[in-house]
Amino acid sequence: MGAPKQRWTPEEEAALKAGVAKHGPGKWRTILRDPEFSALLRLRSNVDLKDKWRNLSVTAGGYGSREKARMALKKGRRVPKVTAEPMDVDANDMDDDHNAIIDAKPLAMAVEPLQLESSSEKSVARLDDLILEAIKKLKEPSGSNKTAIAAYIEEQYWPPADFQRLLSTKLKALVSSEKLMKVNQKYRIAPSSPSLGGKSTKVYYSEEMNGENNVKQLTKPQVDAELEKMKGMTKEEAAAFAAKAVAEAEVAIAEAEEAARVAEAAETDAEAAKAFLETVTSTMKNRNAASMMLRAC
DNA sequence: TTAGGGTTACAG
DNA sequence: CTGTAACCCTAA
Repeated sequence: MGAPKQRWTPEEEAALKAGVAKHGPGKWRTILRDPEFSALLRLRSNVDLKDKWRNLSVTAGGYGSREKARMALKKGRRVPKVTAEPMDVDANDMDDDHNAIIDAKPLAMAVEPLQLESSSEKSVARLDDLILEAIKKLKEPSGSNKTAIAAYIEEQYWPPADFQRLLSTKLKALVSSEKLMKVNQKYRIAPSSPSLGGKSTKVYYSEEMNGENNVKQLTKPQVDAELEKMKGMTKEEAAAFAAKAVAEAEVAIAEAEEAARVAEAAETDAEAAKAFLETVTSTMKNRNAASMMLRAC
């Protein structure tokens, strides 16, 4: 009587999706614990998250043989409580290229109707991470030069107009802040950088009990920025988010494999490393869904 | 705390 | 009347 039904809003759905993409399936409590996520999901319980995720999975993951397209339809919203929903679902977005769903596993996340707003905004904020990840991914012993870094990022991700300028600026800034060290036209990760320190695998595996996710190592409160995007997604923001997510996942897997190999050789914490690898792989699977958002750019 | 099964409410 | 989505309860 008091609470007829509390339908999920697109915002909540997006938050849930982002939470799963970050922490992985399960971990509902962890997702809910996240300060920024709880902002959108504070009215939901962990069980609600679980149920919603299940519904989503069934709705879009149940098909495979027979086509049962039924989602993406919005009926009259009659949310009795809060959940004021000013903006409705419009099909006037750029759904022009709806890619085929990548995998058949219970993921079920269609591209949310992105807000069509004025473009040309702050599309660069997390370039730092892209650079770091590019260098790490390239794995060049003596470091990578600007050309290689630019080639990697441009090939893998988005191509902004003045990307070259931005990259130069960013590289300079990173060197100044001692995050990178420049040696003969080449850039390397600074020694004090928390990347593959070659330490024990415990460092990586600490995410089991700890809610903090160490899959990625953000240098600034960029986590906040990511959440910001979820509230008002722009094309650039969404693309950047997707690109970053994929990059993080790839790097994370590389690191996990390396860590597992090291642990294997040392016969120490091998199981922990494997568990971590499994976790990262699982996360990656979830994140590959974000890659299709790249097409929307 | 989470996964799963079952129940209730609403829309077509 | 049937299907779907949120809700609820319980075991692990």
